[in-house]
Amino acid sequence: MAGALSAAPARPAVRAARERRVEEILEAAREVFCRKGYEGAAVAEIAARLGVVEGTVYKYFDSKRALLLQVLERWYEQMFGDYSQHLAGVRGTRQRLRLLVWHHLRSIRQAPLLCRLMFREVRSEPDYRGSGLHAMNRRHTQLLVDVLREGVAAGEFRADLPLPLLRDMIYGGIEHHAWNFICGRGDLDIDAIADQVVAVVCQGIAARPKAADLEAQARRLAAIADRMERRLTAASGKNA
Amino acid sequence: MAGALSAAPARPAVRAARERRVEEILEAAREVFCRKGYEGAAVAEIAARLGVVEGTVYKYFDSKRALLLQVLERWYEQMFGDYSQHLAGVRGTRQRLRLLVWHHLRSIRQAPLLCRLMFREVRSEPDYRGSGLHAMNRRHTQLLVDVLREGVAAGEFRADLPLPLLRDMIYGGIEHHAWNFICGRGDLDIDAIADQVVAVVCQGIAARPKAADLEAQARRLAAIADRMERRLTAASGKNA
Amino acid sequence: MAGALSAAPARPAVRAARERRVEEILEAAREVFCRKGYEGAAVAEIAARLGVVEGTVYKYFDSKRALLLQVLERWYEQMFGDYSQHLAGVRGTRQRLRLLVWHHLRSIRQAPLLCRLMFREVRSEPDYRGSGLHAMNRRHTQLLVDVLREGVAAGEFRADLPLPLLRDMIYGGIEHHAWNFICGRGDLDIDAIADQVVAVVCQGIAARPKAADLEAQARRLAAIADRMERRLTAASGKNA
Amino acid sequence: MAGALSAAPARPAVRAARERRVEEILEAAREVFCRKGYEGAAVAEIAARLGVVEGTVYKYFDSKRALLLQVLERWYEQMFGDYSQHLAGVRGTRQRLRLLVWHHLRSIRQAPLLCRLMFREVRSEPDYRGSGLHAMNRRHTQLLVDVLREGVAAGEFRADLPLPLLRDMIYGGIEHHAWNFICGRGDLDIDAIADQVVAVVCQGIAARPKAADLEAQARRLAAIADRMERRLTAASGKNA
DNA sequence: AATGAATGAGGATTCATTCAT
DNA sequence: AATGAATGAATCCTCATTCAT
Repeated sequence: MAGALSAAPARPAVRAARERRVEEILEAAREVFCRKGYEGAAVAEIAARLGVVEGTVYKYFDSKRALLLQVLERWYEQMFGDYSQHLAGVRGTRQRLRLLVWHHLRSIRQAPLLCRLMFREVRSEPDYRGSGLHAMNRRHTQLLVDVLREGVAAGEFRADLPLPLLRDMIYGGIEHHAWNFICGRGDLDIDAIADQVVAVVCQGIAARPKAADLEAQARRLAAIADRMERRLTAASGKNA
Repeated sequence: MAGALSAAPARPAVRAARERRVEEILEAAREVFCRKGYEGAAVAEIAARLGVVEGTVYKYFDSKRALLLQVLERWYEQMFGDYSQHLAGVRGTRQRLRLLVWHHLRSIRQAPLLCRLMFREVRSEPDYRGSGLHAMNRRHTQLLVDVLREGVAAGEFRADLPLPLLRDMIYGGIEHHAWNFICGRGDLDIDAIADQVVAVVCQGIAARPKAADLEAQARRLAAIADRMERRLTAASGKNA
Repeated sequence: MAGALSAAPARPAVRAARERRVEEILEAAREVFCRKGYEGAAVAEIAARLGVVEGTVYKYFDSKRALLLQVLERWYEQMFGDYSQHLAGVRGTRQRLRLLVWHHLRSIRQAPLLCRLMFREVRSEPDYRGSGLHAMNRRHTQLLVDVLREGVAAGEFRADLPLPLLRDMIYGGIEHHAWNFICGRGDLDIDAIADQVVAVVCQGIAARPKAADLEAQARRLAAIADRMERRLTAASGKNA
Repeated sequence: MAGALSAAPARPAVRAARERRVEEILEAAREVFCRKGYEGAAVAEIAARLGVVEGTVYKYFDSKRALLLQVLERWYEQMFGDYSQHLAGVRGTRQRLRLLVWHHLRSIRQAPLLCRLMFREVRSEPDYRGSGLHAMNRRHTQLLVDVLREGVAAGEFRADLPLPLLRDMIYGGIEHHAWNFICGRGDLDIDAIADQVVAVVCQGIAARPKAADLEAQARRLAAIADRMERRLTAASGKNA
């Protein structure tokens, strides 16, 4: 596995100590990477934050880049656990859709700097393709595609939807919309945005009578027809 | 303004020569930045491409970063001219919307590496906010917002649209969707994608009777009512 | 003696285990040093080859350099045993000379990388002088000097030979000649080279009548003289 | 050409200054490399010796290794000039042979540390093969082979000599013999060694009547024959 | 207008070695 | 007997930038 160096500690105490160190380093790396970006971060600074020397960091991680990828993988793993748990408990396609959108927004609000790292330093690099991070990302975004497919199967969504494009419009739209927040400006009202995203996606933007309106109108017409019919019947009765 | 150094050459010939040099440098910088990214590019390499020394580049540009921003501004200016021309000649809100989407896709297809520079190296840096590039970007994305507003004003779109979110879903969705292409993998069918984006945006994804169907139904009801009315009138006439 | 750390284990089983470990380490070190050179080899890599940690290696050897010297001493010891055995069974100065030359060539063919280590990393360092390795090397090269001296004593070689120079021309010549092979290129025909070396050394390069020719010529002259003498005697007899 | 970075200075003054700098760096590098060896030398130390920073060295040389190779090439070039000049003025194969041997010894005596560098750091590395240094070395050693061939052509040397082996025995023998001196111990009597080398090579080591002795012997026999002949003739005259 | 020399700071990575457990 | 964590020093190379000519 790319990332942490292999270790086969015999005793559990040793293993635990090692894992604790790994955590400490990842924690320090996360902070420094978030604050300075990948290029701007110095391994020495990460090490200094733990009170160790650079060499120590390299005992646990192959390279600075491996460290970055591990930091992001940890984060992704946590997010991912959350997602699956919550999603299982929600019924209704639209509600499930909203949950995914809301969760994504919450991830961004919780760790905007990690998002920035992900977008800037990782996703556009050639080594991203094929990395564990990429696999996790695909599993993650696939959840949305699955929910959309459920909606199609249930007859709630049109059958001819371009699912990958929809996925990209939702996640890409969220990221674009959150960009200022990610870059440290402003706030992020994740509930409102989640509602808006779902509304735009589900209803589109065309101004047309809503189904409810049309039904009301239809009911009115039917009532008129009824009245007419009754009048007609009454008239026929007089004649007879 | 950040960018080219101020110069007030006495003779116009001198001025022309200077501008030619600026163009040459920008051209070389564009190539090197695209190939290596910002951090990976060396000013020396850009200079060498012209057969000049590093110092010469600094006679025309304040810094490496200013050079990058200028490169992207040039590119944006060209794109922008195109946009305005084309947009003026298209009628119909939906057609205008599609034109903007299509143009954005075409920009990406024409210069994916510049797009990558823009996303990676510029948009997430603090100095982007407030730069000329940012202003141009806002003018550019504002076109889409304007078209959407026109649609609202014309009654074609709902009045309660969250316009900034829509803008982000469209541009963010396009970028997400084109990311593989931007990173050098695969192809980009800009016509098909433009159609799909516009369709998703305008109609949403909910499976429901289309407005046309509902209107046809309403017309049928009206016809029934007509017939009844006529029968009623006829019956009244007999009675009289 | 530089090299293995002193240890006085109480029980012989412990001692045996320790010696086994020492052998394992030397074996691993030999491989890594040969493949990477001294500077290029990492103690960690040597340790990893045994599945132990770096610290363990330092339990058995003072330093990386001591390890190198020990590796080469082991190799030398093996070679040396061979030499003495074979040499004892060969008669004739020239044959004994050829044996030493051939043996040296065979050592090179068997372990070119160890030779390279010896030449590159050890022989030119100040700590070589006075090391056990140096002593062994001197004993080894002394064999050749001894054989030459035997030849002188037996009247087969000239008495005024510069023995140390001859020794260096033979060993140095062999090493030079084998250098490409030592560096991994080509092959080494040790029988042919041994023949040529001995021939050059024994006969020199001057084109001159060989001793055999000269003796034949002398015999011819003597025969003539004989015949003349007989004729002279016969003539004298007649006169008497 | 590997080594010094390309430069196309317009003005000769600039060119001269650059070349002076190159010389200074090569000079400093030579000293440090000789004193510390290649691995032991730090580029920073070389730079400090000139009062410049490391970066400056890298403006003139691609890498530390390129610097080493250049140092040795300069040295080789100087030696090479000497060789050709001197050799042209010497007649007689044996004298020419001795000149080459003597020159090689003198090179070693003049710059033993550079020799050590050459042997230790360069000749055994894979990048030596095919380098300019290698080409120069081959031209150099070829001179010896040429002289030997001349001797063969003139009938002074045997026709069946293994020339490459001879070359290696001479140069390799010299190096071996000079090794202590190269490593800083003892002195080097280049005249005596040159004589001995040439003597060993030309005459070999076998104890046999020298050609002169044999000729003297032959002359004695001839004299005896003469006397006999005369006595024979006198006797014949008496008889008549 | 261009040169080209020089700077100076930085930064990732490697490794022999030590020591407490 | 072995571990494994930690050290700390060292080093090559890069580069944006400046400035005198």
